[in-house]
Amino acid sequence: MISSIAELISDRIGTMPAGERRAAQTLIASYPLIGLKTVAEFSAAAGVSSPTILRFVARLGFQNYPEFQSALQDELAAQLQSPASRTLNPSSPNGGAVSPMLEATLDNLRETFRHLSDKQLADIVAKLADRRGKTFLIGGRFTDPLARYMAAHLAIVQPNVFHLAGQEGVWRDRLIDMGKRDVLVIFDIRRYQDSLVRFAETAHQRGVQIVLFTDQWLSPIARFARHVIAGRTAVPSAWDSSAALFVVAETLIGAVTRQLEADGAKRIRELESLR
Amino acid sequence: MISSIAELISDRIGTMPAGERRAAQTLIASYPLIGLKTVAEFSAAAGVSSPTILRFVARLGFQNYPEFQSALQDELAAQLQSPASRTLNPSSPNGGAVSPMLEATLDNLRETFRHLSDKQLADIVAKLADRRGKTFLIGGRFTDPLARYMAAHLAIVQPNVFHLAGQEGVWRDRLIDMGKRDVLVIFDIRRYQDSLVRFAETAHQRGVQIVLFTDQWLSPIARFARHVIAGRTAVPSAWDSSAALFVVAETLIGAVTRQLEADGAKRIRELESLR
DNA sequence: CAAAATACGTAATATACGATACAGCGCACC
DNA sequence: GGTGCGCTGTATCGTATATTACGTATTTTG
Repeated sequence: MISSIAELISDRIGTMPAGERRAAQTLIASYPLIGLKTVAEFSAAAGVSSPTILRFVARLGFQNYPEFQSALQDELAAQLQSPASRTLNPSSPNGGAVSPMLEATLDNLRETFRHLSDKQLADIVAKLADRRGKTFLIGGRFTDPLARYMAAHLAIVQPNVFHLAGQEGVWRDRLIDMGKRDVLVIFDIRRYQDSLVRFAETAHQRGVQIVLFTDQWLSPIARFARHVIAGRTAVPSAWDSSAALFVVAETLIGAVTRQLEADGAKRIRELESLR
Repeated sequence: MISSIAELISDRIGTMPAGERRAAQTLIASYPLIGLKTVAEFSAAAGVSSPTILRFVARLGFQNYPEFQSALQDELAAQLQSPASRTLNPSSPNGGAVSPMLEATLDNLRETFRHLSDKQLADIVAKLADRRGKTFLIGGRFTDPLARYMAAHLAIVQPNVFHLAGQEGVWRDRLIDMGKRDVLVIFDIRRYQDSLVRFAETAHQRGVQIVLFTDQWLSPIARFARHVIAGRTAVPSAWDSSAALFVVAETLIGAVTRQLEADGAKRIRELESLR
């Protein structure tokens, strides 16, 4: 059963030629607004010609463009009248593989943040935004990208941010640069990596403050960590999910940026002009 | 301060003549839909003539009817893109900086998946799980970690998965290895990177199938992409959020793994024993 | 590798839409 | 009760828009 035009499109998008597929993608991307504009605007946004747009709506089963627009408007009307129905697609074939994964992730996010106090985050933000010390980030086999992601952002709003990558020997040597005023952000979820644990322990002995992103079973590094963020990772998949940790990371990035706004804005402008 | 057109109307409705007032009331009653239809339909619904409608929009300060419609559409766009703003009431439960970010992300996830059909994902999964071709992954300045994350997982369940990193020249040279049976997964959100666009174009010309992860405004690469995943990125932060794309990536990883279960499980066991 | 079929864009055409001029009507004020 | 002003609708015009026909490019198939 196909009720919305969006479903109709995703149902047939596979059978469409390239141009019409681009039209479909453009419409879905900012659904349904572009479809309410004129054919010319729609075609320009999709980067195709007007006739392609018209062939696209014809393929969806509409006699002409106005009829297509009316259908979109009717759909919009129904949505606006009952905002609740917006939240969940009423007649979506959610038996598929999509929904369970999404639902589990949403739950994980809510749970993770429920156990996270504003104060705890504020403390971490204060530490990360403290420009007197350096910030190092490192991750495990699957979480290293999270460390990279966070480093890429933090490095823009403040100096002295370093992502530790490559061979173990390489970043072990960086320990020499770390001291009491520095922060080490570690991502470590199951299965916990010995090399990371050893690294964390040594850093801890040198007085480095450790911020640990881990799962709900807590990496052994928690022992040495000043701050521990425990994210939920369970999803219906062969793999654990790092989404909750990712979102916490983004939240911290945003908060640190706001904290450093005055200086940070200047840095960002400078960097922009360098490009 | 008047922000929405609805406010503007209720502000001036007192000073309007009878006919225009009927127009105003009709519009408010089923806001803003009737305003997106034609002047003729609007006038019929309000029970007045077309010129009255035009005088009505002129009184609101618009130069012409299309301009009025554009304003309505922009307003609608803002609403649809960040449903959070609707929920945003002054007496929010958590006053801290945590909640807005989480709420926005949850909305982004729901919105992103709402525009994703099982079928579309299934197509991508089938392509990624097709062992006859190679899989390349690459990302932009901030999204490269997402490419890494996905590559790290996919590389375990199947051979011939390559993350393209480092200098532009390095991965440009890898184009020589890419052909019709191969898949190129690209992550590209604003601000879109020219180097990536050029790379995608060349790969496309070589017949490589492109799977694009982008934001709702669609990277120019969408032009060359076989499959486009448009994630919502708006959050109350100085940065855009990649969380939605991250979760889609995790979903795909899980699905591909399940698809390759038979072979994949064997590979995973082998790899485990290698450690 | 050749040939046919399909898809796409350019340009011309028809249509429908918004805009405007003008006349009739009602209402208030004198 | 008459006169003037303002509001509204009818009819017409010009224009922007959707539509269609056709030639070219691209892909698919034998």
